[in-house]
Amino acid sequence: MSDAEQRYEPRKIEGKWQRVWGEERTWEAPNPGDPGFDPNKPKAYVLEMLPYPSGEPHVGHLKNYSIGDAIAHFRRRHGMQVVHPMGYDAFGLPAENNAIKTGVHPRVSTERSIASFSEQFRDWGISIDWSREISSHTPEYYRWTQWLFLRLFEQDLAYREEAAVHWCPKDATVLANEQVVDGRCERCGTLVEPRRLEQWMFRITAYADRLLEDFDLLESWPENVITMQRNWIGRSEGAEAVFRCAELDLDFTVFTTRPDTLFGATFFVLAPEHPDVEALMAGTENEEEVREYVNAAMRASATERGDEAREKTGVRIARTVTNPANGDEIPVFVADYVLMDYGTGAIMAVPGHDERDFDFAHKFGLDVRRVVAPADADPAELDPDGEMGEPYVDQGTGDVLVNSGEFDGLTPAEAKQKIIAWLGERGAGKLAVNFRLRDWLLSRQRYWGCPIPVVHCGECGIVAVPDDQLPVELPDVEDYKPKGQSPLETATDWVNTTCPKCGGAARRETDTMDTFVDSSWYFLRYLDPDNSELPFDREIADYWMGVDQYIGGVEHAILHLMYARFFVKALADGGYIGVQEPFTNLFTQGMITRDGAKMSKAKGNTVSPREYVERLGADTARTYVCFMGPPERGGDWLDEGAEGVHRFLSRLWRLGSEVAERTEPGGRPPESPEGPARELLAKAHWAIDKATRDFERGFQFNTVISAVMELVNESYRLKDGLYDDADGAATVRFATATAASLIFPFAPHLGCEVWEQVVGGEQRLWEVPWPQADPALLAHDTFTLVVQVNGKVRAKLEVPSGAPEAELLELAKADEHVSAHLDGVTIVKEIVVPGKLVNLVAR
RNA sequence: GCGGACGUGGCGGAACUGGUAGACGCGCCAGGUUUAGGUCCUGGUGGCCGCAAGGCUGUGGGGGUUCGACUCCCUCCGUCCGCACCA
Repeated sequence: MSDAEQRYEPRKIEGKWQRVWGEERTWEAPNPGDPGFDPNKPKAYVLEMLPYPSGEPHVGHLKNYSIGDAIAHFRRRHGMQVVHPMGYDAFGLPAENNAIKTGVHPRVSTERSIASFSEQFRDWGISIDWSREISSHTPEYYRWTQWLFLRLFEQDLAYREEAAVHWCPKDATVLANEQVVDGRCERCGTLVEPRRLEQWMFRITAYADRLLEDFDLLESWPENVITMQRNWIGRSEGAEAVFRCAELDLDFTVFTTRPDTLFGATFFVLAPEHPDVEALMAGTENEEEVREYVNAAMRASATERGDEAREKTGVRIARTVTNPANGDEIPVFVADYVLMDYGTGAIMAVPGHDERDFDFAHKFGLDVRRVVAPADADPAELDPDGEMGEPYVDQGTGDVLVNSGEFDGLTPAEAKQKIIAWLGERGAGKLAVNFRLRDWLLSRQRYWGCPIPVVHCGECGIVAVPDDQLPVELPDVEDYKPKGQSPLETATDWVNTTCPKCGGAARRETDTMDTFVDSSWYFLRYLDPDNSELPFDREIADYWMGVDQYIGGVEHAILHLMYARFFVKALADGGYIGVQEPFTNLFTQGMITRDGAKMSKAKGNTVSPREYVERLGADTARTYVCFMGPPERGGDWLDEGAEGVHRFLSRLWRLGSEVAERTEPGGRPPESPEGPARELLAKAHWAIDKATRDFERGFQFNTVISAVMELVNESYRLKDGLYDDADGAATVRFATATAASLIFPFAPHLGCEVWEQVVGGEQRLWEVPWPQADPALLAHDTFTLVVQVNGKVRAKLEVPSGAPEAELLELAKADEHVSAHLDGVTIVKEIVVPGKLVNLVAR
């Protein structure tokens, strides 16, 4: 046989099977009611986060879709009806910025990328139901994004409001809170600026509690993702209390989690952005000083202001407000350590029991009053010079209130309830819950996005575009450059329209939607992608939802994953869908690095999947990214590692072709082989068991693959002694077919090829049920007994599996290496773990 | 500062409920096949001592529980991630 015929040629094999899958539409899943739909099969919705099509897919995509595909295959071969779709999150800034630079329409560059992604997904052999392919930039898709926007608008979940917003000067658009990281634009890293603008918002805050409670409805989400969302939503319980400025007849409500310390509030602080600062300072002697401070604070970056280590700054306003608890008139300050976008933008300051207030009081020489004393505190030692040396922030169970009038002696927990009730009776406060979460700002002053389907009418105000006029198509423009307002402003023919309500002249909304809106419902459109009456049919969606396994990067822990959860809840409330949560199980993959660093074009350390697929094959590339380590962890790409996997797949391929040549096809493994045949058969069943368990135990693909490697190694070691008799030959054949079967989720082409070679073509591997380990073959006649003396291993003995404890002890003591260590000592204890070990404790 | 994850050979990583530490792969060493290189096949490979048999030692440091600890507890150190003046 010539060399050429003996070589594993992935390109040939992969092309062959990809053609079969394409022609037979193997991976298309029927909807309920479609021909071929089997109501008896359990369903599985396996989904990877849809890609943003830019350039070519990178290794992160390769890993994401390799993981998802392995899961899809595994479930199919467990008899499930699997839907595994793909689409593109096609709107977005990079394509638009590219258009500004090159003049190429974003649609053109985006669709070029989509073609490249689509081609490579096919090259990788990912088992995608292409009949469900969608892209968010097509009118067929965004028509329904608009339709859903209008449903939210009707439910008062979408609204327009003037608010302090984050503006990214580089991207020339406003951003959602979630898109601002450390005061910078999450996309481009530019410092964001505060602006007051009227913008479109989604009322996600209305769902704050449910977004927290419904974590209970999820089956398996990474704990850190839940924690991140929980912190982001930031629910805290406390009270609102009203501090009145009698002089100006102004009431200030503050939020506090410590109503028990109300009597300790010795001053009052407003954020520089607080709208009432102007009224408070007007006419006071240091009006100018306050104004300057406020202006300086507004100019300071969020990072500067956010620096906790920085010394507190602030300025006094010559006014007082009344502490509702004790009637004290307390001074008022403006200070930038109070944030406008949390609570009410004003606080009661309790320096005795809050570190920040303490620091501020210390600097400005303000009263510090103790109102909580630690349990069993000696009053003499508590504040020896009558002053608190540091704030007491604990709330121990035995702590008691002091200096708090009728509430003295209560614990903080009791005092909270009583003081809230007391405030309530006087109309000066109430129980309150505060969230850190803000509403989702969805409008963007950019071109390449889904148009917001409303018009502005001089007579009727904001008017929704009627459903039958959707989609509001995105018009072509000459110039994409943002100028502080959407480039769509220049499309005058499009902007000028008539009001659907009164027929008068009206202007279209020129802002477009945040692309996270597009991706908040795409998983529903996959289920019914050709529906021209509705975004999706509820019955079909209810059949497939929720997503049984969602796979993607942890970078979407808050943004996409929280927005999609909100959308689904809003849709459920509108009666459009029957689930409360979109993603029942979530798996977040770790990032692949190279030379220990994140891959980037600037560093020149990128890995091109295309290049590896061409050189080593898709099966190698896919198997390697799953073999690098546990998929939820990151890993460093090593060329030698990829080559090692290629070597393994080659070995399996060569084993397949040798077995096909030297043994007779068909035939089951022998019932009860002896010697090496028995050994190999047992190894095959061990591999089935190990691979299946590790697959199910949190997708431990690295050890699944290593089990198959062991099976292949064992086959190589034993094969030459087995070909000569029928039982032996059948065993080698079975072992090889098993290896092919088990590697299939990762290397589907090779798996199919080897299977066809050694089993035959009647049943293709993807139609074959996942193998089951025979318990009889997992059990062994003998086991390795580990013998320890004082916990140190002194011997390993092959002993019969059923041997009683007494016999194990006898065998252990009889061993010369063991007895050598028992000379001159007495055994004080004998520990026997059946099937495992004997430990002799001697003195 | 708060919250979370983690720390095992030269490297990536295994080790189910406490019971043989280092599976599998990379790298390295040796042998075989080959005209040679590569490929491929076989064997070896934590460290120290020893020709060997074997012994000692070893999972970030220290301490503890236990017959027995990578695994459990305490403490310290380090790395990574998230949040960070949230009242």
